[in-house]
Amino acid sequence: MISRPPRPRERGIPEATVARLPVYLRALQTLQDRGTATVSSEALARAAGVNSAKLRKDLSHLGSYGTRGVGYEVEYLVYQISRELGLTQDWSVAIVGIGNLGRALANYGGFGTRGFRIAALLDADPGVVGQRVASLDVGHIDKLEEVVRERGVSIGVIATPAASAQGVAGRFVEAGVTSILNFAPVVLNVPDGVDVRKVDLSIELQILAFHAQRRADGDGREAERAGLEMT
Amino acid sequence: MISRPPRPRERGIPEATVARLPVYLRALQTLQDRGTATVSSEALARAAGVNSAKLRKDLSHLGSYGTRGVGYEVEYLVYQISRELGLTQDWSVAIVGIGNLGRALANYGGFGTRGFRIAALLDADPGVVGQRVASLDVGHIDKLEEVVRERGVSIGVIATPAASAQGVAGRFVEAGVTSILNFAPVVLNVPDGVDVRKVDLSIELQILAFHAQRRADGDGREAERAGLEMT
DNA sequence: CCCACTTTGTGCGTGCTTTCACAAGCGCGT
DNA sequence: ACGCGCTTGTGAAAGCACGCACAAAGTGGG
Repeated sequence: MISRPPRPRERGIPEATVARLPVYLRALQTLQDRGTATVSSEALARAAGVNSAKLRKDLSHLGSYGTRGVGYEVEYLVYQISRELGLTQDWSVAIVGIGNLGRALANYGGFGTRGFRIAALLDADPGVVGQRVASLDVGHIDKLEEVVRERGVSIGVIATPAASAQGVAGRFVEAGVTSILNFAPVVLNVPDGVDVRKVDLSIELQILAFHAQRRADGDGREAERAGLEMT
Repeated sequence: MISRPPRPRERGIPEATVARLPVYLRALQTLQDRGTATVSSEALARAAGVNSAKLRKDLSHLGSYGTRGVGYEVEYLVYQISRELGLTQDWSVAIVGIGNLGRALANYGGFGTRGFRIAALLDADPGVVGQRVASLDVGHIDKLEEVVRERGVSIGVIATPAASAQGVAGRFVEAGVTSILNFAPVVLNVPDGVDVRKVDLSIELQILAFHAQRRADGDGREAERAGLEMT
């Protein structure tokens, strides 16, 4: 299989690059399923929706894994990116808040494309606790610390209402979880060393609305609506 | 086609700022609910989880809406940001793919905090079409063009499986929708002038995993945490 | 009116990101 | 063996974004 010993473990991959590696990885896996053996930066960039120079620079942060005149070996690159992202080990995920969204997340197959395992589902509502969702029994939120400890949870997902999110985050942190994915529409307050990422549907919509409005203003006559002064 | 070639003095708000305006807006609305009349950049920045200088610079792109020595009038700022984001008008949203995620989105109240109205739910599965979800009847995907036209849909949300997403996106574009929010794990290919934003759960998880791994690698010494042992 | 105090708006230095452009490297055909 | 065509990897430049630090502008007390 693939087992070369080189270790270009350069420290410090730019954050912008890290955010794109999963996109490259997915594009590569699609190519792999199709049986493609090698791919050029140009082709991969197109599949990932980015500029090819950017892709090459991104990959160069991992090491020199391409062959000039040929391109990149798909399988090898999949492995290298997976390793860099930490997907060669398993991560246990706990989801708190089993409402509509929590259920969707629990049932989302691609969730655990590889490397991620849903270890627990928790909720505060007695009517929900005990239900079976996605082959797991929903536990009570009171067991959070216990579950984190016993099942080695390292990533916490918060899908609760906004009002409960900060409390859950605090308990995750207290229990030793240092990676949190937050779907609740609030700004979480956590100590240094804890990594929080947020996914916020209404923020995305509002950004879309901004651009849509700008397009509309530019297209027609903007005189119709509010008077925007130019300085 | 929308091209603004040599506009020397574009009235452009930086993209990074646009992405934060919704966060400020939410923080302001929370303050407003609490009855706060004015707020300093320092206090608002804390509530939004950003640096106060950054917040002031962001707001300065909208105009000089603050009062030195006092701060910002909450209500006025809420209005200004709302206007800038285009929330003073209504946006009709169509959601395609009424699986677990689509249902969650449809039922997500905060979705339409203000300015957004879910105009239609569509699916391809005959077993789902006709169901009543969030006070709406799920329609068949075949009616997409008709629905977009008749209900003035301007934002399309794609919550289908990956394989169907590109097709749905194409139909949205063909029907005249130029703002798309994509939850499917694929890179959408759309013509210039169409704005696509993506929300991708597994990408977020992978980014978290990357940082978690790096922390684990680097720490080496601090095995204080429960359950995180190394050799 | 004047002064002490508060808070905004922004010039500026710094560091990160993107993009261009091209030399260096590799495979293949001759 | 050699040169040609293709593709990577990367300097260098341009563009953004961030945050400090401070002048400008406003408030309130005496």
